[in-house]
Amino acid sequence: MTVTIYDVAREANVSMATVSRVVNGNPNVKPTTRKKVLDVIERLEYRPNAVARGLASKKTTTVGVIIPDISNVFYAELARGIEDIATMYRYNIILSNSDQREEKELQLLDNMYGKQVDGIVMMSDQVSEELQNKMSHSPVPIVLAGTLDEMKEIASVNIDYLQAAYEAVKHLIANGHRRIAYISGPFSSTINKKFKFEGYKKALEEEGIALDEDLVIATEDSYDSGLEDFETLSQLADPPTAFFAGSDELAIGIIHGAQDLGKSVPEDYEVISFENSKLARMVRPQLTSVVLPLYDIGAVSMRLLTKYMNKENVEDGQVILPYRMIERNSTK
Amino acid sequence: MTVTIYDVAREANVSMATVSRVVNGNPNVKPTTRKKVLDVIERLEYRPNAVARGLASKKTTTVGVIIPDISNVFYAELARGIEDIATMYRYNIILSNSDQREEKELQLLDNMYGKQVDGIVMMSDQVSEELQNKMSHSPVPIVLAGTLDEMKEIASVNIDYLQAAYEAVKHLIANGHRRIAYISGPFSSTINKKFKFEGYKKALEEEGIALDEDLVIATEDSYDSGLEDFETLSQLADPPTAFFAGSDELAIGIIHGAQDLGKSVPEDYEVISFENSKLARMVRPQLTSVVLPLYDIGAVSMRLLTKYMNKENVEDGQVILPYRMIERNSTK
DNA sequence: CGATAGAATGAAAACGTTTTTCAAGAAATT
DNA sequence: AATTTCTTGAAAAACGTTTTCATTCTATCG
Repeated sequence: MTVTIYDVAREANVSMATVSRVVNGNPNVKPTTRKKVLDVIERLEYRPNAVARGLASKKTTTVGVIIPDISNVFYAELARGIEDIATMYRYNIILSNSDQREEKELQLLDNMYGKQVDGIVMMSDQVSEELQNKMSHSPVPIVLAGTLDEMKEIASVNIDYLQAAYEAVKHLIANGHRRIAYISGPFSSTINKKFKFEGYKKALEEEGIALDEDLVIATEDSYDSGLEDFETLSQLADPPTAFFAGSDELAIGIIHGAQDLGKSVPEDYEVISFENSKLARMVRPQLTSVVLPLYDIGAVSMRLLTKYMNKENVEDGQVILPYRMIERNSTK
Repeated sequence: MTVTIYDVAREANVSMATVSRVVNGNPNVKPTTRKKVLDVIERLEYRPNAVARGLASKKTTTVGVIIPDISNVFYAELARGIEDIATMYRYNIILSNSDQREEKELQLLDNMYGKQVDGIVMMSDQVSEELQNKMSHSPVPIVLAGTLDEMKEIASVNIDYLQAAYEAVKHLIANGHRRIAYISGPFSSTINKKFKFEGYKKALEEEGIALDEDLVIATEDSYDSGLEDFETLSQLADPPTAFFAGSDELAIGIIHGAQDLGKSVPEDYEVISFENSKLARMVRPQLTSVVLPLYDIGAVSMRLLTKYMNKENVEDGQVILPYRMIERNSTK
């Protein structure tokens, strides 16, 4: 039924070794032989069996991607960056959603090992010790994309979240605000809790503004949370006049929350976001935001992974990409 | 280095046949033996090599997913539905982006065949004859998700787009409109050109409203297109008073286009969308929309595929899912 | 012209399972 | 105690490649 390398060998009057050489671009084949084999391959529509190949060569040209939730734009953008570079280097991707559940992450790693992937790109909010430990003993290279490994044992690609948050808040302060809220995604995420929050605190501190715990809210990373959080904060005796939002959805929620109460942005409140997805331009006012280069983080992670898979020498596994801020109309 | 089935057999004092039976849940194994083997498996951290298994059994428990663009929310939602059901049935997913380029779709199919996937879920705007032909001769089952196969030769999961569009436009007419624009995504998509457009025409016709080509615009499926299209149409001598938008992004573009000109929705213009993504609630006014059950389409497609892969009997490969309309504030 | 270094090719083992077949020992049933 | 039904093992084939090593060509050199 299916045509094998053996069929090709027979038809072309050569050994399977020679067919294998032709298929794999081994230069030690006489041009005339190569052509003869290639012709037969085309005639028979021979397609090498990647599974057999994987067994024999111990390479599957497949990488595993563990992602919290592909239906979340944030991660989908990362995934696209990963996939594009993977394709460029002829790898396929096995994609699995973890929903941030550690137990599932662990299990997915085992599953990927079983499938004999050549490497793994992993995204997660939080790298527990157990996870970190398991990854350290991985049989194949792993790169963390947009995910922090505090021990810095696993290769990873990120931006300087602390500095970016710091700059954003500084911007708000420069615009005259003293009551600045930090509406964050869940603090179970190391990036939110440790890095962005630290940047926020650093900026306040530098200006001699005392941290007011009432102005810091860590919730789900969603539009509705933004809406609610605005409402909560606007009822404070001394409400904030500016918001540093952890994501675009949160920022939009805040803006609509304000608008629903008859207030306007940026006149009554200024808002700055941290993400700059496609959404940032799809609101009125459009969002001023720190731009997180999601696609690039994915792409660079995959590129880094190819280096490890090729056993190339990598000088520094902890890659920090540049970021920038883009000013639109949610700030003055 | 790696522990094989052979190691387990030796340690457990049984034959590899027995280990294989245990691993594959064959019932003909005495409980005590099963336990003994399981213990050794755990102790040795034996993990069956899926590649070897795939070669021997000719099943890889992997399915291919060909998607236009995973970073597009629309498809990401579909993908999530596919993945969830795949996981439920213990399949992994190899995901590849086609960018709607037929040449790439063809090539990806070959690639997936080479990887010996057990089945394929495919999404595309348009199924050309060549593609349709290639799929008909596929060595493994294929299901189209949210994708129309006009020949109805390939299994597929969809909603009744024509009827849904018809209803949406009827709704606008019922609200008193006679000048109703259809702002569509690209007409290269069969669904847009043939189905939604037909539904639009049918509704108009039924009410004796002549089709005005000026009111039909097929552009890119983006926010910016919506913005532009609104501008274009508002400059008409006899501009539309209502819009039937092919997607949420388009609808939001239209609304913002109107608002940027000092008009308001739904007072000056009514808008109805066709998608109901998360975005639909993230605008003011919130979108009235036909709700496309993207996640379900993905999930049902994958479920259908499992049936084909199990060689179960499928009564009808052309599945039509129900849809509904949700009224929010972009219509009165 | 014979020797010799490469280049080109082939033969066979290896990769880690599943699957099959047959035989035989163990356990359960009557 | 006889018979039936379960369990298990041993061995080997199969899956379709890659890879190693040996061998055969071919061309070049002195």
